[in-house]
Amino acid sequence: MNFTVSEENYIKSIYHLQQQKGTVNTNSLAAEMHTRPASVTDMLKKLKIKKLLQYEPYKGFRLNEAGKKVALDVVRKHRLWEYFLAEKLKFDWDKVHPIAEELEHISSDELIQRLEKFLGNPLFDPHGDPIPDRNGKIPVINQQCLSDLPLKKTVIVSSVSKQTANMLEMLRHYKISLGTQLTVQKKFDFDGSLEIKIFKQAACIISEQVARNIFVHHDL
Amino acid sequence: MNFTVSEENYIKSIYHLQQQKGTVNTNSLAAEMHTRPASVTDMLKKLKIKKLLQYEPYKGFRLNEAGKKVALDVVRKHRLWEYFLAEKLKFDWDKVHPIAEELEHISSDELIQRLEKFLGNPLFDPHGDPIPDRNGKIPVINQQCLSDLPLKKTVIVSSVSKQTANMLEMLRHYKISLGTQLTVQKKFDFDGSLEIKIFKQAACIISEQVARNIFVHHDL
DNA sequence: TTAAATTTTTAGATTTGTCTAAATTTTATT
DNA sequence: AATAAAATTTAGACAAATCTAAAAATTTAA
Repeated sequence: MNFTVSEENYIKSIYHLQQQKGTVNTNSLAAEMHTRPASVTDMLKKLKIKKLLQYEPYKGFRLNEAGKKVALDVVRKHRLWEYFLAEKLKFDWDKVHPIAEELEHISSDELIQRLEKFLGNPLFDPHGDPIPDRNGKIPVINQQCLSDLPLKKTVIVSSVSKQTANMLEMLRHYKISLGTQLTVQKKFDFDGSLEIKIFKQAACIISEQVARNIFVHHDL
Repeated sequence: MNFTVSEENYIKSIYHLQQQKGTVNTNSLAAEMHTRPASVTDMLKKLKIKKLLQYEPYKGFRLNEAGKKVALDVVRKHRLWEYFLAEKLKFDWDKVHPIAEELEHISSDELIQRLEKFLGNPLFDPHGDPIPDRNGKIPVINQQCLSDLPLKKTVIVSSVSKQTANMLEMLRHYKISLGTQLTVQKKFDFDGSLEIKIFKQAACIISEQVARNIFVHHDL
């Protein structure tokens, strides 16, 4: 079945809220999408008719399996395009999102398959988020938050959750990017800040707030 | 100024008809766009308000300079994406058009500039059509139709006008593609067919009908 | 030059996605 | 439990893009 750009955007947002918050309600979806609750209600009726979600008036809603499949397909396209923009066209991390928001609605399946192959079948996008495969399967990675990490373990930065321009500026300053190897050397209990040693760089200190948004994994 | 997908499609079609036929009228534009004359009239009013064309009811119409600029920008995007699809993603010539029809409406200017650079600033798309530059300037090439070519001149295939699946199949069979070097060795007056010698291949004969759709240039 | 044919436009309807304002339902509070 | 607050839905409107059917203008041709 085919979906409009608007339908795809609603499905994607419902999916993301469902993942983060567990439940989705009309107001939070309206806020997420910068639209009005009444518009959400209208769209929910359409998506119910298309059998993509469970929805009873006044009772909340949730994507069913068919809806999740559609969402994962859009997420897959979004993240592959982000990878393309960052890796091939050399866009900065924080510039790729709005462009991928448009590209994710291009409909050709063959395009996406060829793009994936051209990019070398990447498993994670430039923000470290996993790219679902053709069947909607999401690669898993043993991630741990940098702020919870025991001392002296060498790890690799795998994703960053708050991707604001400010955060990016900070990371650029510290020369931290995805794939960066580092070790936590000391934790200051006073404010939770960490002394870290980045591979081939001098030791430095980062705040707990920054550390809480950096995720790492252990595998080489 | 920003334009809707529909506006861009109308502008592009008007531009192409204007190039081919000189004048544009409501019925031919409706035919070209697989829509109804009444819909064309409606859109013309909108485009006139946006000052993109001259239009007086019952008097025909024509893009002005602002309209041509918009058209060339869409054409530029279309052809750059076609080049990307063929060169990077290895799509066949005859598959790239419908996908580029969608991609051409992605709005980011920076995307197109980076894409152009990534592709190596190509001047012609996979069909041999010229790619306008950022300012709307179109590269020129001294093209000649293969059917008009004098004997014994070595030339290079630069474009193919009829890009149907059948024509493509034929060209693949003859191993002719853009950039192919060849010489016309003999012309048969009976049916206008040509004996051609393709670089590194045995001589072969092509019909006048095929020859009329192949264009060549002389420069190395 | 008048009638017929063609082209083009208008009038009015439809679909999609959105909105505001009001009504309804659910949840929380006293 | 009654009422206030919050969340959600309905009712009705609007803009964009399209359509059909009918009217109007232009062109062609007898």
